[in-house]
Amino acid sequence: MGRHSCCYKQKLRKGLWSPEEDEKLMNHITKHGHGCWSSVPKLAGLQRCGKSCRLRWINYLRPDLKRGAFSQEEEDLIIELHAVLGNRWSQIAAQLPGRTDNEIKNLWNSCIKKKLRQKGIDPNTHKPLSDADRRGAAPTISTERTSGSSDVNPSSAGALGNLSHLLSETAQSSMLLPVYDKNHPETPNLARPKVQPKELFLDQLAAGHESPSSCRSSGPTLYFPFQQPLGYGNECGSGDGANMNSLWYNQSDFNCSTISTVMPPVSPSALSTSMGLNLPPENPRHGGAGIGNAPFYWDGSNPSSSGSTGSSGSNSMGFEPQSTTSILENSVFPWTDIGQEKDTRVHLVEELKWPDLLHGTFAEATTAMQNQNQSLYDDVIKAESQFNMEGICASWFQNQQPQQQLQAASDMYDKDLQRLPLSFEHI
DNA sequence: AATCTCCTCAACCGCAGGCTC
DNA sequence: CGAGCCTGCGGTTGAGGAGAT
Repeated sequence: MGRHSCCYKQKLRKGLWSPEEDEKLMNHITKHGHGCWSSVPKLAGLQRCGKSCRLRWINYLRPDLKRGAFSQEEEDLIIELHAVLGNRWSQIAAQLPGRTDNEIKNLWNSCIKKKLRQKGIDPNTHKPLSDADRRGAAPTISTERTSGSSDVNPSSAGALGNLSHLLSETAQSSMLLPVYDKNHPETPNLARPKVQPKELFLDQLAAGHESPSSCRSSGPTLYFPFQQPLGYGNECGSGDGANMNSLWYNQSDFNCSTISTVMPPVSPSALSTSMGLNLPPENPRHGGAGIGNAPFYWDGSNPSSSGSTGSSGSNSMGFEPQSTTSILENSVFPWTDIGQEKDTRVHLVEELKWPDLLHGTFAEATTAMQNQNQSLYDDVIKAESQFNMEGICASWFQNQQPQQQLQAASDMYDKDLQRLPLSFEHI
C-alpha cells in the first residue's frame, strides 16, 4: 500500500496501534476533544497522521462503541437498510448506535453477502439470483470485490418483497422500530443525533437514488422510515403522514396493509435486546432513561454538548470532552439511584482508567481480581457491561441470567484479549 | 505437526465536498 | 473565484487467526 501524502512529510507510523498510542490518543481527546484532527497527533505526542488518529478514534476508541458480535436483528436491519440506501455505510451505521460504518461494511462484505447468496438473493440488487447467477457467482472474495454498484431502486417491490421474505424467517412480529421524536422526548432512542424529519427522508428517498452522486453528501442524514414513534401517540394519518409513502405508516394504521410485508418484522423484545432500546414503562429503574443516561450520544441540540471545539462532522462520532473521572461518574456508571454502590464502583474502575478498560490491562486486572475475589470481578464485568448498555443499549443485561451476563461480557472483550499478544510485541 | 487456504477486520488510500483565505 | 486545507466517505488491502488437509 502506498502512504498517504500527509505521511510523507514526517516519518509517521503506520499499521496497528499500540496500547501506548491508544492511551495517548484517548487521554488527549478525553481532556481536550479532538478539535482539528490534523493537530491531534502533534498535541497528543503521536507519530501518526491526523487521519489515522481520527479513524482509530471513530472505529475503535470512542466510548460509545458497542462491541461484540452483531445480533440477528442488527443484521436484518442492515440488510433492509442496504436495500434502501445501497452502500452508504455511514448512513446505515447512523441507524445502528454503537456500530461503525467500517464494521458494518466489513460485516456486509464478509458475512451478509454470503448469507444472501445462499438464500438465492443478489446482495447488490436484493433481487432473486437467476439460476445462472447462482451457478456462476460463487461467493468468493474476488467476485465480491469486483462487483458493480449496489445502488438499489428503493421503489423496487421485488427487492423489498424479497427481503421481507428473507427477514420473515427470523422474526415474527410486525412491530416497527421506535425512534426518538423531538415531540416525544421520552421516546426510546436509537440514533438520536441523526434523527431527521420524515419529509427529509422522503425527499431524499425520492431523489437520492436517481442521483447516486448524492451518496457522498455530507448533508443531513436520512431519517429511516422504520423509526416511527411507537406507543407514544400515533402520528400516522395526520399532517403530511397521510400522503406518505406506505413506508411511513406504523402498525397502528390498519389501512396500511403493506407495512408488515415491506418492513422488517421485529418484536419489541427483540428490539430491546439487539438494538438496546429501553422500553420505558416496564423498567422503573431505567424508566425513560435511555436518552438521559446516554451522554455519549452527542446531540447538537443538547446545550451540554454544543460548546464543543468540534468539527462540524457527524455528531455520533463526537465526544464531549470530559475528564476520565467525570466520564466514569456521569456516563459509565450512571447509577444515581444506587447510592453508595456507585461510589464504590466508580472508585474501583477509576484506577483502571480508559485505556485499561479498553485494552489488555483491564482484562489482566479483571483476571487478577477474579483469582482474588470473584464477586469483585463480577462487579467490574457488570459495571462495564452497564457502560455499554446503559447509554447505548439500555436494559439488555437486566434480562439475562448471571451466567449469561458473564458470557456476554466475556464475548465483548474477546477482541481485546485477542489483541494482547500482538500489542505486547510493541513493548 | 506442518502447511495450505480461507476468512475477518483494522487500517490504509483516493476522492469529493465544504470551508477559509 | 480559485487554491489549499480539512474532514468524511466508500473501496480496498493485507496481517493474522482459524480451520482444513
